[in-house]
Amino acid sequence: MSGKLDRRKKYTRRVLKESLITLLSQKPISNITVKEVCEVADINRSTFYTHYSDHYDLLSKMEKEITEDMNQYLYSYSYEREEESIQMTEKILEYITENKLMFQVLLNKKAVPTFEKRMMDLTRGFMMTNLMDGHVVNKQESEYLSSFVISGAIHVIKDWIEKDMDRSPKEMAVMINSFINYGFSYLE
Amino acid sequence: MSGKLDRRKKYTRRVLKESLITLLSQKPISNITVKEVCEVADINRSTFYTHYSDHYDLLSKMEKEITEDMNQYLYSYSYEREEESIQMTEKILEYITENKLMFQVLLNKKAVPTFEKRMMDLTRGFMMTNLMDGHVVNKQESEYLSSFVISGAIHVIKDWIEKDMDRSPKEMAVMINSFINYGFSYLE
DNA sequence: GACACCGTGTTGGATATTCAACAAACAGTT
DNA sequence: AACTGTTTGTTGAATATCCAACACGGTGTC
Repeated sequence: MSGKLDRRKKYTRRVLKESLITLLSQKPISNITVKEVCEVADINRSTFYTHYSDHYDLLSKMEKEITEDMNQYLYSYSYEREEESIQMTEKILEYITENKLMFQVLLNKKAVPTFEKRMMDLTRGFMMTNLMDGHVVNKQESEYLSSFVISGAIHVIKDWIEKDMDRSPKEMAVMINSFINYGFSYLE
Repeated sequence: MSGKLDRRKKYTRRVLKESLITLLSQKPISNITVKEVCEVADINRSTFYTHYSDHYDLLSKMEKEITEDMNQYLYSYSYEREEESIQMTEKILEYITENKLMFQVLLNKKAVPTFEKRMMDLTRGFMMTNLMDGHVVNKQESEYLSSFVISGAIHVIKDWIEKDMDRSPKEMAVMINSFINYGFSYLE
């Protein structure tokens, strides 16, 4: 995938993303200009246009990349054993830690209304194909249950971010996993 | 001075400096390679050589720049009024705050033996031309006194850095200035 | 309406960086 | 001594970015 990028491209894209996130933490995207993004990033404006058509494009490409990364984590572990499923959750929480401000901003509904939904859909897809294939009783009911469980998990994560990540990813992973398992035990 | 630098030059020089400082905090310069500096900085090695001849050159240019900055601060204030001399000290301490790791590393004698001496000489020169012109009694004696005072001040700053800058630059500025004034009151 | 101001895309030429490759010097191993 | 692996400077051609300039559309002000 995505043939190796020149160091320069990697750098400019990285700082442009960081810049947009910083600005998004201060004001809505409609009040942000391309010029501003470039100034904060210290990147020439003409360079911006060789990568993105405008700042909305930049944002949507960021969202896409994140969902790709998340998918990566979700499907690189087997959800069979308790062991591995906790490791997976931990990996994801570490990823969030490394991109704290980004998730803080993107998970804020007012800022980027689409992002939380995206995360929900993503996770639900995974849940449906993995967790349920064993003990599916009622298809409809289990879809609602997964909504319930996932939105709960996401909000626990949001709280955790707001509390400045007071617990380690490992601790949180164990906790969240047991919440999720308990939630699905409803079906039995 | 120094015609405006292209963004790209500014960036590469900045990250190369940061990289060297990081490595110097881990090992002596003799164990550091140019290759390593470039890897940490994520800069192509051939680019390194267009700016510096080797990592020793990079280090000495860093030292030179710092002393230039310090001189800037020293001579942009009038040392007449107590008021301004405290402001000056504060500016310098803020500069140190912004470059914490750098000073931490460079003021460590084992790492860069020349740097502390440089700072001493620099400050002594300033002291001799400004502080003393009023009440000079004994030229020789006052030179020794300034050594005494300056080295004291520098070590207070080193302590402050090691204590993770527990007090504000403002507080420290007031304290250090009163130490210095008391020291020079010896001459009266 | 005329005006000044500001962000937008886009362009062309100048410049800096990248990348891959090379020969040479060096250190450690067998 | 031959062998292996690593760092060093240096090169040339490809590429990305910079910068300054432009015409354009929008917005607010007199």
